Amino acid sequence: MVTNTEETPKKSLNFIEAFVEQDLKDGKNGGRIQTRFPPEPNGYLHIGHAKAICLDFGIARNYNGICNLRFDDTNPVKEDVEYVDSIQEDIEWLGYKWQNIYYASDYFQQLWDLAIELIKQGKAYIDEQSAEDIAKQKGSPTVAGTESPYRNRPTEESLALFLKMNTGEIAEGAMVLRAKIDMASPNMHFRDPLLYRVITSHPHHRTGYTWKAYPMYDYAHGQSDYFEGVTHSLCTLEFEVHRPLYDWFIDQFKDSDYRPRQIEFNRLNLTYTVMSKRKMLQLVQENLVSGWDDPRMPTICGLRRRGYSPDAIHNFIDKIGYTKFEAQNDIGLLEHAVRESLNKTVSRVNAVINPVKLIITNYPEGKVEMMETGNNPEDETSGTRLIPFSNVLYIEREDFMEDAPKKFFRMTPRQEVRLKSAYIVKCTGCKKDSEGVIEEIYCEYDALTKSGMPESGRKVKGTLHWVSAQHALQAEVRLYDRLFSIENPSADPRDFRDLLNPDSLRVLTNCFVEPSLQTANALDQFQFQRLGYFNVDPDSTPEKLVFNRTVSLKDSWAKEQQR
RNA sequence: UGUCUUAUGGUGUAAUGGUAGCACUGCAGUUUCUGGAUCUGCCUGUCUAGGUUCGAGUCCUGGUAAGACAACCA
Repeated sequence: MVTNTEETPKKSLNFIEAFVEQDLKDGKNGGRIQTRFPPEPNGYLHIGHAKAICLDFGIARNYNGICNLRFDDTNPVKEDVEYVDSIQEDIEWLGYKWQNIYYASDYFQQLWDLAIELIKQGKAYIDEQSAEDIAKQKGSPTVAGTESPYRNRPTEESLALFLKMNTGEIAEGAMVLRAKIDMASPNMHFRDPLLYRVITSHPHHRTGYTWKAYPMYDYAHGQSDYFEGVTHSLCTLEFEVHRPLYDWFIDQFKDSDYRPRQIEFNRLNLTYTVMSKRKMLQLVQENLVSGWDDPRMPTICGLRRRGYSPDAIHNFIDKIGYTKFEAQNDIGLLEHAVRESLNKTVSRVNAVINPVKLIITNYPEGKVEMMETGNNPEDETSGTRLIPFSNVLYIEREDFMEDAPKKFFRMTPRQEVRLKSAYIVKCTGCKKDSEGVIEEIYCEYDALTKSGMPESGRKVKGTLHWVSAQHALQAEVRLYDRLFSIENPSADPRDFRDLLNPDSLRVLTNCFVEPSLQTANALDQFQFQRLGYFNVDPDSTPEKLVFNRTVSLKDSWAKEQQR
């Protein structure tokens, strides 16, 4: 018997999976695994959320547990159904399905009842000071806070006022409910944290004006986890200091062996990108991008519109891992992941985005041949299609040089090149206008070198893509580059809006694509041969085709030129 | 003069006291009807000083550096 341990090495666990397995081994929570993805519906999801989603849903999937979607909707001032809808759409697009969908607002009554319990136990009180005074009394990380003059008011008084906080009798900002813990705690979060505040100015997107007193995050989030039976509450590193308070609340209310466990991991930082919802909102509101789904945005909907596949995003997140180290992830790795994903799955087509005419002087005018070409060399099952060939073609301007260096393998006088899936041609010259701009390029074809014929096996250094001028469709192509010109815009002291890459979008309107693209649908993905991966923008119509460049192909010639 | 946390090639991530490995990037080559893809090789690393141990990236102590925490945000 041969062991197969060498063939299937055990995949190493990340530290969270290791905790989960240990908890399972220890028999905690009856062997149950339950996670949740808890977005606040105040913005669109971005790739950083995707990292959290993959973890929350992935842990549940791998350990036979469940993952729920819960909207942490405790602040009506910022939240909206628009976001509730987009969040669900994005999670599903990523390929996940929640077991249940919950809202923190579902628990407003339970949270309220528990808060009353806390007041009755003398562990919470109503404070009538201004926000400024309360902030002042908090002290600082190195200086202990001071106690509120309302801290020791009678329980009955707090109880009565708390009820009033929810009737509309109390003005916004006039009173808050605070836990009575320790104003001198070295952990700032223990200095009598706020539990409830009054909001009457905005309706809640689900409960309208029913509630006037709304619970704060630390209280609502942890208790929501508890109500739902969450076993592993996974969140990002900045909540580490909140964990003792999370545990404190659980300790106040828990009535069995069950307890949720908060574990923090590093958030996703991408080079040349900002990942803050606030900054993204600003980009959108100030029209610095076209919207949340602008293909330059790191939002899920932006990536989708850009042509990223869910598969690419999963691969990327798989590669970066989960640790407690505050990492800067190279956006090049994301680009690698999408190339790797699309290379295997996407059809190759011909498109010329910076066209110049190529005239084959010895090819009969008016003759049209249909050339057979493979759809995807990486996928044997992808089949072939026919593309029209004639005596006038478009090729890329960059593929011709009148005076070419030795390493230039493309169109240049007296040099043979292959026109992909067609013939080998030899350049004979070109015509220039008075400014010296090349208007037409001339070549002669060798009829014996048609693709598939024996002579076509001749060695030529370069292969060019092309479209037939009379058959090609005109199209708009949008070329995207990194949104920011600085590697780490968040660490730069300058305003992030001054750090935008002025060339992050280039729109080319005079592009030509092969006729088969006439019937392409929005979001369909392609490889434009030798150029990169592109998809059909939702703006595209049969009359006016619009394509987005997802990512360019690796270009070793461009690199060579930079030397 | 606080609490919590982190430190492995350029970047990210493994090694769970026992040969520092993988991916991306970069470089060189192979191959190719995409200067793509493929395949091969190479470069580059345990923050620091002590300690425990037969043996330390891993455990302990001190230092250094970095991050989070003082919203009626989540």
